[in-house]
Amino acid sequence: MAATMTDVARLANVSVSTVSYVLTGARPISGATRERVLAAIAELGYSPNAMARGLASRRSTLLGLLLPLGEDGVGATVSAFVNGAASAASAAGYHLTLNPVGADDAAPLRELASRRLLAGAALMAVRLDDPRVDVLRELGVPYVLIGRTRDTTGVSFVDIDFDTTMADAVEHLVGLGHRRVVYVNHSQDALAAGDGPTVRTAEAFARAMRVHGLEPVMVAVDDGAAHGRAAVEEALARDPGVTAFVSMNESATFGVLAALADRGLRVPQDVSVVSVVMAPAVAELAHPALTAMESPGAALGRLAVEALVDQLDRTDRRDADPADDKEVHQQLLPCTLRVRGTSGPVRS
Amino acid sequence: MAATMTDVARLANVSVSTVSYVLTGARPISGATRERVLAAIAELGYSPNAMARGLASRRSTLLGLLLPLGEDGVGATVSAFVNGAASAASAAGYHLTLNPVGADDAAPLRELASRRLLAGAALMAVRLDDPRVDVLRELGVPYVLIGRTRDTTGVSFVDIDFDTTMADAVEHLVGLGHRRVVYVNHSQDALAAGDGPTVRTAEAFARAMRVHGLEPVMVAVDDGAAHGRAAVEEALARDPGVTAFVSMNESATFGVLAALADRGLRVPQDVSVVSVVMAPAVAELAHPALTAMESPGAALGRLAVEALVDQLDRTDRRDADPADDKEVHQQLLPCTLRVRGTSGPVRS
DNA sequence: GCGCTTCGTCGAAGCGCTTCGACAATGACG
DNA sequence: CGTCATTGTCGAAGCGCTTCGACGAAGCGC
Repeated sequence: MAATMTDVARLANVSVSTVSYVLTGARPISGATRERVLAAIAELGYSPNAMARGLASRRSTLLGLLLPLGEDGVGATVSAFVNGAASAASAAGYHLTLNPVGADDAAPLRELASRRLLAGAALMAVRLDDPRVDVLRELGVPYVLIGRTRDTTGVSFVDIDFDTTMADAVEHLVGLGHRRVVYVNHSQDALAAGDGPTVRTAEAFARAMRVHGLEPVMVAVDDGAAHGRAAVEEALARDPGVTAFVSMNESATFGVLAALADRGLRVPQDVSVVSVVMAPAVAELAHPALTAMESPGAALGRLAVEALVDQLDRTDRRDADPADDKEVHQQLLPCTLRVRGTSGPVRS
Repeated sequence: MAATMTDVARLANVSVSTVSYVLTGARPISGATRERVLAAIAELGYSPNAMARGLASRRSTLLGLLLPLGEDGVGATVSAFVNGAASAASAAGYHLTLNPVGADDAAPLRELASRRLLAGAALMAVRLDDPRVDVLRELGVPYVLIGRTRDTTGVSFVDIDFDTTMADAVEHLVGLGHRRVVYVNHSQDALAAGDGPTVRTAEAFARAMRVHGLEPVMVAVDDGAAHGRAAVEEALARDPGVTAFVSMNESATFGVLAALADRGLRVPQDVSVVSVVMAPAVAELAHPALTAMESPGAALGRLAVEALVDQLDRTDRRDADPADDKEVHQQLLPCTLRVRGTSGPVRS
């Protein structure tokens, strides 16, 4: 049915290898021959078979995006990473596959990776100690992390600069006169499991507060608006005088806003709220719109995939220049403060 | 490096074809031999090469999810579809690839599809007249729509039942005494481009209103909270006496809420708002939480992929039973009404 | 004008698997 | 006890491509 390279070769009166060289550029081909081959390709509507090419060349155009997938979907913030990754992959001539592989069970990943379908992988929702990283290293599959493990020597990653982000958020509030700030983090479970953002923001928040000589108070709650409301209860119980909230929990943040409103606490007159690592579009949904440390969004996913593709290209011509084999790409992107309607001077 | 089938065969003292039969079950193999082969596989940590298998069998385990991807990511509602699809693919032994292919330019799709990398495709954001469908049909790539074209004869699809959804939403409001209801739809551009949900809800809303002898008023705005605010202005300009809003535009809905609050209109005492086709988690973010026609979420993506996989399986054994070749799967899922805090009796 | 490299092309050998036809060995049957 | 399926296994022929070695034809210097 579909034309093969043999058909093209016959029509152009050349051998199949010549057609291959025209397509891959692996060897020089004269202008006249090239023209003839390209004409034949156009006439037949030929397009190379990806499987055959992959088998023969031991190369693949598939990049795996490894991330745990619950039924609830991923928030808009995470979805931006995925989009960035998919677009970048597409632009580089690769295809992104979405692989629901969480850090809890690496067995499916071992299976997937050893089938040699993927040229490389990008990991999301990385934990401080992530078994998936070991599997990939062991199987020799190139990878890049979106996030990072505890020990980052020799591994490429792109992550959010949580230290700077949290410092800026706290700085903003302290500058407005706030001294009693509570951080609403992801769940205790995420903390215990060693989820990167959860642990790092917890530490970063504590550091940032201490820099200003303030006591860090953190509340860890599950995702979801309802749990955000609970966070307010708990925070007020622990410190009735709290004047500001910092929150990374996308859905819980909205619950925080709701709970404050229900208690008759006005935002930002009575209490300020700053959301960290949130997509602008989400921040706009709140009323008033959320002051937020805006996440780098699609750029994060894009940079990760670009780093991965770089690494693959480098591996291909490793022989040419064996030196740059284990070159790693490590990059931290800060979130940027965008003041909207939920932060203001502390009430006097 | 990695073990091949030849290695397994040698170790188990059988031919490679025997190993293949053990793996695929294409022919019966005696228990003893099977044991020996499986032992060898385990010992070598063998796992079949996906490319080689695909080339030889002319089959692939890749399913393409075709959807346009803007930089902003997809809302949580759409993300649920993607999740459902990815999980279902995984469960069926397939892999989902995320292909940014919009309805505007089908060329990249033609390229992608003719490389024979994909076993099948699922299309999202389907337009009434979608060129992607023609490309897939022409190239003989099995596909399923998440959404549907104008003419659905012979094509498999899974879509939301917009008629029922809209009828239920209007019914709910009319039951509360509302008679002046405005529908906030996606943009005029989406409408003009023939975006399925946009067009179908517009029609469904009009029908639903007329059933009750009411005049349908629709406002079309771009996505985004700011445009939701604009929608309120426009609605009030067209009918100052409006008492209820129906909205499908996820982000604009929040803008509607904000604009109403700013105007001193209380929800639901003064004005009711019903969101249609929205994920529960998103509805919970609003304050008060949104009364919504909740979208079927992950189920939609899951059913689509399952239908696609079914179709692929059927194609494989077409010879066995040539009858059921062009069997199509067409399914409409309704959204279900969940009353929360934004709808109430009309003010008297 | 001779050997020498360089350029452009070809043929053939795989890549690791599936699948088809063939063929012993086994059992069922009259 | 010969015949005919049936069952389990093997060998070989690809699937459609890449890649390597080879080789004729120029092109070069001397």
